[in-house]
Amino acid sequence: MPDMPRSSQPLPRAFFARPADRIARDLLGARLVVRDAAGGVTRHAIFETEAYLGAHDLACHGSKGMTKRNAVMFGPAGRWYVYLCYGMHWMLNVVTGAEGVPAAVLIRGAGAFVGPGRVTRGLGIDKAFDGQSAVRRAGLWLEAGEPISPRSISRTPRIGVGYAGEWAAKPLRFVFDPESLGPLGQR
DNA sequence: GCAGTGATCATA
DNA sequence: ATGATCACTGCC
Repeated sequence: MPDMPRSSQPLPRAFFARPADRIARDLLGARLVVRDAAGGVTRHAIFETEAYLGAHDLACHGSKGMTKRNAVMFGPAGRWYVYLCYGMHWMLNVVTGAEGVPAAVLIRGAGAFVGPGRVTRGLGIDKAFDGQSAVRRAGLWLEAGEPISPRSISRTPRIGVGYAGEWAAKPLRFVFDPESLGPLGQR
């Protein structure tokens, strides 16, 4: 990975051109930055993520091949992949890895927002962000945060992917425990 | 514990 | 055209 940029700069595209599990871990403590309609900017520390590794990962949307919904995942790293789940909840992901490989990291918790649907509802994120760049200071981007201790990171299986066979059990959910949310960081 | 919710996708 | 599915949430 290249040197971390100044924290007021977006994380660069090279940050995202790496394996999704590594990025999911590295995004803990990073900031999700939102610019609202009036031009005001707010920053939200990321504390929960999940990695979706590619076509071989049966929990990953990309494992079923490219569709209209998931096409962004197959594109270059550093773009947002946003989709609707259960008819009401927008899920916010950032595309990772090499172009052509459908991998991404789901942002499940940031700032005051616990849970992926609450992050998007709280920040007003919807389909309009799907396919947009996550590495420019436009409407929504990511910045480095304070370094965090590896000891404050827990890993668990991903939530809600029980259909994915052996992939359901892999520890690809990452939780930052500031102190004592519990060893597994259960929500 | 489970209903709500509606776009998306496979099947036809 | 139709039916199943779904990386969730909120209230019972």
